[in-house]
Amino acid sequence: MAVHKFYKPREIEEKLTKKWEKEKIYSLKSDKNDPKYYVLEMFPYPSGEPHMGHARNYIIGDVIARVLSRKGYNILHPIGFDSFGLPAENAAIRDGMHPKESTIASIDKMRKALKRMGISYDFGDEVITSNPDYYKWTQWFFLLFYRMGLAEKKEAAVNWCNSCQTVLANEQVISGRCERCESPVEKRVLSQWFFKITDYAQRLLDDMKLLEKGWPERVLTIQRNWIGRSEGAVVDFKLDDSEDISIPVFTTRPDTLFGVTFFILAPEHPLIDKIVVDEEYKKEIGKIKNIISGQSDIERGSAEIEKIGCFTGRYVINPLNGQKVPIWIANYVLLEYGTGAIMAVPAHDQRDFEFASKYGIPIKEVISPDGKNHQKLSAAYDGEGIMINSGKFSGTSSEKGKKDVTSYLEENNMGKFYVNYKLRDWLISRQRYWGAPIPIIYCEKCGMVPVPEEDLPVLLPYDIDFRPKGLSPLFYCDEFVNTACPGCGGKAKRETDTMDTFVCSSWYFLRYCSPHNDKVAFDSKEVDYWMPVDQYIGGIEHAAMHLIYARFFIKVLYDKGLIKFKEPFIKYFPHGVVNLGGQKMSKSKGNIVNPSEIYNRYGADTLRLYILFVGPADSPVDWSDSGVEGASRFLNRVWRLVVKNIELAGSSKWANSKTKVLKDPGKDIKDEFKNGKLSSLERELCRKLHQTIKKVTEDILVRFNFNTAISAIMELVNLMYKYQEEVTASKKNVALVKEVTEKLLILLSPFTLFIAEELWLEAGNERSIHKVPWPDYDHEIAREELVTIVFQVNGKLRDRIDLPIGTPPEEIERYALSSRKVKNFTQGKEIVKKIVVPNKLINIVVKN
RNA sequence: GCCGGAGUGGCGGAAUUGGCAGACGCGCUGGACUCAAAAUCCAGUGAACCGCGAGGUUCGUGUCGGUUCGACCCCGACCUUCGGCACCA
Repeated sequence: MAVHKFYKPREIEEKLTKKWEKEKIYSLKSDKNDPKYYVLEMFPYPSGEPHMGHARNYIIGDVIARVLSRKGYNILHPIGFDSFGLPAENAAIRDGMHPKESTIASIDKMRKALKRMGISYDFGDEVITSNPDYYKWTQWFFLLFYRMGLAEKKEAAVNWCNSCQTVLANEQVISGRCERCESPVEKRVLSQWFFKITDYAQRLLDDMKLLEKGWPERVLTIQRNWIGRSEGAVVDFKLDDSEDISIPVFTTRPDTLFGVTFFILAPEHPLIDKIVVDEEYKKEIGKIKNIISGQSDIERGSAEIEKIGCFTGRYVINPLNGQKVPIWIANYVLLEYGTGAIMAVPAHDQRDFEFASKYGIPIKEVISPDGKNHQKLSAAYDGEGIMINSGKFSGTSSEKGKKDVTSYLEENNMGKFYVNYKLRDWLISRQRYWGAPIPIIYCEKCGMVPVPEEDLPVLLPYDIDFRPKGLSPLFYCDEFVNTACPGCGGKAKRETDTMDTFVCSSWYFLRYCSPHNDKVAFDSKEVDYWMPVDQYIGGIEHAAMHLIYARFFIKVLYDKGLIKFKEPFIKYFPHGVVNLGGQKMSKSKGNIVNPSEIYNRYGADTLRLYILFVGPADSPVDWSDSGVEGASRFLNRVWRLVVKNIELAGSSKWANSKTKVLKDPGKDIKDEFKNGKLSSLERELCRKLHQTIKKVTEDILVRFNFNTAISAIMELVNLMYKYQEEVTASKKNVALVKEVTEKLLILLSPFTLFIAEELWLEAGNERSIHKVPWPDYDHEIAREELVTIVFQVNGKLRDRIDLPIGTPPEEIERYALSSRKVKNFTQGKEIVKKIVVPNKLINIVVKN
């Protein structure tokens, strides 16, 4: 049987896809006695066809999973769908297709595409978050959190997206805009469900040391910034003319307490109404509040907005020196941060300085860089220095002063050391239909009652009017809302908000360990075996969303004793985005290349090869059509080379070849190499093969540099071509050709699945190439025997020579000094020094 | 403003521990094959200068300094750019 002369990717890929499906070759699970490895890519929202970013994500994971599997690991490499969420619901409003139907259709499309790209998933173990057998357990987790006191309903100023008609968590607000639709977010005071992630702020921070090795620094930095820890003190300021009211403030600079000349409440602060008595002031405050409430969060958050405010007519007492301090309100003080009130120190805080200058409030210097008083400050000094005008603390360094003042406050019950976090509690309720219902019932008699576990899941009703009205669509669904109280059996109503989809995605990786178990959310035995995830892969845009929530979830479960590990993802790799023309691919811009266009035209192998070769996996890449052509060209080149090599053996089957070696060509070639029986080009080829195995293995598993792994394979192919061109057929070492060709196919196989398999089978192998163990390399063969020694004079390259490895320094020196080119630069000059780095270079230092 | 990345040919990018800058690919140029073209194969390809030529010299990794026998790599200052946080007290 003759091998096909031409590479026909679509033909072989379609054929093999069917074959693999029949042989169930997609799963990489082996045996529980093997070491386990859990490779996980962030699961997608099923939007129909996967986009190029998805493809990049899954291809990277696939290569790692496949190589490790071939190295003897038992691999969990699952896929699922994060299928609750707004797009399906918005589509339903737009064109009437029920989210359930459109979701199923999208999942089908997506699954088909993933199979077409050859990703090695256990497709039978999919997790679909919008299925009741999944969201039942999402609700179960809610109840767990509720019982642990970590889920609470509270009134708070929350982010409202008017376009999505729902509230959003802080993490979903990106510079004042909705993460999903980019419309401006407003503040509304509403009663909402929160998970108390703030209880875990410090733990989320501390446990990052467990991630330092496996997570990129920039991701940890994003999380650190987001958690926003700052140390300082809470200081209580008593309200003047009042016995019992005192207002705490948070400050990072207790050492500046003597410099307080005014005091500010956030305009929304609830105390304002209580303490302002004078009608004059009430009117003025009303005016200011009006102006401020007219400013959007984006405006108010922007750097250069003018500071405005007014005096309230009331005073507080500075606890340190007993001075009366006027209370103002001002737009630059935020209710959400700290206590919603600040002590203003205009001499040492630029914002306070600007405000004080505008309204003629005194500025009192209490920290001096040189210990002296300065007449007029032109700006706030916020650096360290020496405390002045600070009573008994004067003369102390500001650094020590922070501690001393705090201790003094603590001793006198006026305040305490305090750590403040920017992190807010996680708002999880949403006023939308397509999510997991929150399992809570409101009884007229018993009040708030959790749904008993045995009644889960609280099913989403199917027939519903999706049009958003500011309340959940479920609110208008009587048969859903009206229920009986689980406690007293009396009339009761269900909670109608659904959960943020980030709740669903905070535990899906646990579900993958036992996806079909209907008794528990996850089987502990399986989770103990598989978790934590060894390698997590996905977009960095989730650094301060999904990746924080999932870490929080795991810590809660750890505290509850349900799991034995503190972090869900040991290693995390953020892949870069795929751009086109320097811009993010997006439907609205119309600059989209879909993976399907590429695999339909060039084949999945070309897509896979190109997307890995185009650049380092963690940096953004720009799509290039000529780059795709190049990848395709390379595969054609491989095809022709291998077909020729197979034919060389006199038959399309290696096994029938007339070579002198039949059983273990790898070993025989090694012997020939070591016994010096190969020609120099053959030695080079053999060495190149072993070097390539080494490089490809390390690049994939250690460095995550798929682009350089592929370029190494290209170099091997180039050398194989050289051998093919330069040596006449009768003189070729067929055993060597066979050995190098087969290893080449194995090295290619995790990248370009189909072509590797097709040629492998054509060469007469019975077993799939994807079940063949990953090759080892021989150190002795991989090692170069000659190295280029560089001759430098004063650090400049002047000559080079190839010498055997391990040539002693004196000999290198002799060669260097006898080099004509070196002599040109040393003649007539005094040689001061000679530095020899064995196997690398010699540097001769001369004086002019 | 604070924190964290990044900056290398015409382009995407290599250089793994301070030791040959530009691997590999794209593009381009030339050659082979062809009636011709495509495809393919081979060779060349950082810049400037010198030489008829073989060859040679100088410059060159954002900028300016420093450390070192030697710096894309380490240190200092700055510029540009991307990302995170941001009237955060």
